[in-house]
Amino acid sequence: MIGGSELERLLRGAALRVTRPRVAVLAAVRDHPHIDTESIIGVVRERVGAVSHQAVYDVLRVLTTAGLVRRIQPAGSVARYEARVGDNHHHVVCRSCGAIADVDCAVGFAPCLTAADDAGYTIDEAEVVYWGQCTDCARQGRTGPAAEQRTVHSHEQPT
Amino acid sequence: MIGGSELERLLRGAALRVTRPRVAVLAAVRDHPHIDTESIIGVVRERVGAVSHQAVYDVLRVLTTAGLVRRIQPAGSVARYEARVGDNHHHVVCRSCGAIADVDCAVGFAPCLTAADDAGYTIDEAEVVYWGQCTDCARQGRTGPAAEQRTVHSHEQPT
DNA sequence: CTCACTTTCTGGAATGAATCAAGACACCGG
DNA sequence: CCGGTGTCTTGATTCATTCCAGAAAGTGAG
Repeated sequence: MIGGSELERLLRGAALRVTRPRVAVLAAVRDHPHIDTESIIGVVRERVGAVSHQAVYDVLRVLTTAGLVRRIQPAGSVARYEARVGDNHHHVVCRSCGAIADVDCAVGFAPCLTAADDAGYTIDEAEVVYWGQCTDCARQGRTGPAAEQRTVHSHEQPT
Repeated sequence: MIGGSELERLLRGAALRVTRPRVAVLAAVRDHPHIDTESIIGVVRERVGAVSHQAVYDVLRVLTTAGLVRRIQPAGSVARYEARVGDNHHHVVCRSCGAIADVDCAVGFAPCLTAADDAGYTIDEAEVVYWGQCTDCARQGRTGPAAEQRTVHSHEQPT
């Protein structure tokens, strides 16, 4: 394995072995913000051919642990992954279709960690999820619960 | 079914039939803030005797839909339920043991719904989860991932 | 009180997201 | 090239939640 792409450098930089499934998973997550596990599996298989779902789960776990990928799981939803890491951003989730979009932090890192009353806990992260309805569902008059779409929607890339 | 307890009045007020499983579930959730489904099942069975787990799930769904109970599901956790509804409070979750505590909203209802950039979404709720470590785990030097304790902890009632 | 309608619960089954585990295979440093 | 060790394959399993047909219970009207 000589030289290599940016993704390979990212993996090596995180002291991870460079494998085809890993490169493919990382690429899939970078290309599709907030993508769910099953979709990743689909995209990876298109790129690399047969890859077991267990391998994908393992890769995602490793990438998440290494900080190359972030895992989010809004209530009632399967796990989703994004490549935007290391900044203090939040998410807005559509109650109807499950679409997710990034939202920048409004108050800044330090204030964000200051709860009115932290109950004695040592807080290290404030996760904010804004729940509402996306423009597509609003336009189509959808009021049902999240359909948990597993296809990649174009409106998941507004940021 | 004559007269009745406060719980019965609550149920009737929500146009729900009063059944023993429902009363028991509602009591369990009120007595144990942030209790998970399996624990509810255990508590209900102690109170009423054999109750199917399907019944408990159905009751929780009905109570949640009626607004008598609130369902929360921090990332990586099973569903938890609480009786504190109708106010704008948030939660702090312990990464080590999974304990959850209430945290009052620091900014007020309206500001809370104002995202820096809402990506065109119509926002109706801002869910804030503060992640950190509780005093018990900090004292015991625990750093492992949430053990997802299913027993009822006394330190889940600081508020 | 009785009865009938409708809802709720029982008991069995199913789903799907994620994980476990043994062993074959691939990566990569010496 | 080789060997050590991590990673992926393949088969299996777990578990939280939901589906479903029918029996049982709640309750309002007469």
